[in-house]
Amino acid sequence: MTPTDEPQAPAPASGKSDFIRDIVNDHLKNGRFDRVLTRFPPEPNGYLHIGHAKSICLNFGVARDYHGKTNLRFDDTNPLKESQEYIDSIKTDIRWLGFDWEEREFYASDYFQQLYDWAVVLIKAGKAFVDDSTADQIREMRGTLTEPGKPSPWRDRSVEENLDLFERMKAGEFPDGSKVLRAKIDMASPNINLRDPVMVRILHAPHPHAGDQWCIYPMYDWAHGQSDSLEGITHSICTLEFEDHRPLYEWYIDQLGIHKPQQIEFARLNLTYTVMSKRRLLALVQEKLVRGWDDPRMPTLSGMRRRGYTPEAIRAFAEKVGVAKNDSVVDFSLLAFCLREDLNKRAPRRMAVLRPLKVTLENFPEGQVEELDCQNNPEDPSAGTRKVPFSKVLYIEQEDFREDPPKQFFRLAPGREVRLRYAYFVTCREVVKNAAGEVVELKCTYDPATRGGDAPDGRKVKATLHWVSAAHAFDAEVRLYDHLFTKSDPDDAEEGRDWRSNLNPASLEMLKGCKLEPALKDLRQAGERVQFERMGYFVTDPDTTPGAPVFNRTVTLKDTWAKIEKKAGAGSR
RNA sequence: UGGGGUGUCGCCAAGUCCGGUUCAAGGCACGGGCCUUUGGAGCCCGCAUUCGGAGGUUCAAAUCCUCCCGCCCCAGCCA
Repeated sequence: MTPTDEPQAPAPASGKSDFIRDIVNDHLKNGRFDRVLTRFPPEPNGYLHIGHAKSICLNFGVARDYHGKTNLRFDDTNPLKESQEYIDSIKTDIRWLGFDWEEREFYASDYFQQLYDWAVVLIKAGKAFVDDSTADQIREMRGTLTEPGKPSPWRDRSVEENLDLFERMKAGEFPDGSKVLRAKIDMASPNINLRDPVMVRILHAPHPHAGDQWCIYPMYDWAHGQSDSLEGITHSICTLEFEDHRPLYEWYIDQLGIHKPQQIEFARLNLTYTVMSKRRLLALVQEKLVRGWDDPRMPTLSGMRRRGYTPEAIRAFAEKVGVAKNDSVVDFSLLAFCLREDLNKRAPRRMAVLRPLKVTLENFPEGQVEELDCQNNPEDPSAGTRKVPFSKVLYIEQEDFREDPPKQFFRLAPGREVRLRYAYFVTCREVVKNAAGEVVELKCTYDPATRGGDAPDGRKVKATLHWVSAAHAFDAEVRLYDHLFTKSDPDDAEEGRDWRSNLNPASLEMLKGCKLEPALKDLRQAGERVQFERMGYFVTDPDTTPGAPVFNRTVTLKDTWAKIEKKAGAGSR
């Protein structure tokens, strides 16, 4: 090709740029590859979490940018830890996130025969051998980080013997752990992965996808690269800890002389106030520290879905986080921002009083009901309006009243006038308390001239409260969530204690008897997301039954008042 | 005291390969203001004389060289 024919480095369709896309650009420009095929290779040994979402967005995103495709491949090489439940959940989660692998659903276990045949090729080439050593012996002979290893006494078996033994391993003649197939590379390599790595081990265990077909299973390194190669993957994107494995990944492929993808490593996602390792997520579930993989406090995609997170918000988050090789911990507030940004534009507004405080309008006619027009979404006029009933007895939020209001508290207080959203100005005339001295009711008056919320005399009010008509509201359970951990770094525990000691006892608060406006009835089962005005974004929980609606708070609204209050509290202490 | 990575604002992150009008982007957070029938949303302003540190090369360095320091990963028949 002449210089003038040289293809332009195809800029990513998205216009995005990061070190991975830079590499892809180079490959396309220098001819190493003429297309892009990536893959997302989960091991079905747990549920997907937000960290996987970053990888999914990256793999599918890069492919999409270059008009390529992405395969879904289950890296199912360890039947002891894997299950169909996980396979199913992973597929559900990827689809929910908004990505489509079309017909390209693969399983490393479908390549086991090919892997077996290739192992035979390596044995014949004198590059692999059957080792009778125990796991302990292999570990001892591997050496340490600073000392080289020693060759196994079985390293120089004849090709014939290796072939025979390997075949019998496959045939099930030997018990678990009695033999392994190892690559013959270099016991003195400074890269421990190259010290005659185990390729295949004996595991008499049924496999969720392959069934009872096999009793020998390939190790990650022996399976992954070859699987990539078989599928014609061009860019095999993985996390940083596999950087040391790249030489081995390439060694196997070079020995076999097959298609060689480019492995590229990036830094995995970490988020403040949560844990992300599968081991810990499993522990949370198994030790019943949460209610399951889909507990709304979990960073799993199923948990976030139940919590009301949107795929759009998660994808936006993945994009804003970026891709690089620095170990990093992303601030949870960025995720919250992405959620609010998305939900603000599309969530219809409704009124719901979570902790009700009774308000009686003394001068409002007994038995009268007014239907007031309320906007469904101030951000989106096309969302229209709805009628909300208003009457003599109402509920407002307990926290919207203070008998002795601090300076910056603008809400209701004795003698103070505020606006009830879309309704009237009301003034607090009398505070009713119970025997315990708790405020149980407010006697107020309303100004009939302020219907809709505007005072004809131009009178201003400093606060607008949400409310609900007592006679028309219906009850619901509302679940409020906070971070699962009290520390931004759950590992920051006291001496002798682990991350579990940082679990947040207040991460779940269940409120019963919350009062919701009638229009919310339509959303009881729909799973639709709404904003309860001033309280946050909510979604119905699957625990909802026809007679007992349950809502989850997805995320709060930005709360300037809470910030002021917190600052004042901190200052006075 | 082996090998592989990585250090740019509180948190992410461009820029580093090809040193100089992109040369310290952008986002989150934070602070201030405007506006507001959600203390929501929106809008405006502010927020790194400095790029882990020290030397050096150069007319010019976050970008090149040297040395030093920190952090992460690797000694599973896990992935």
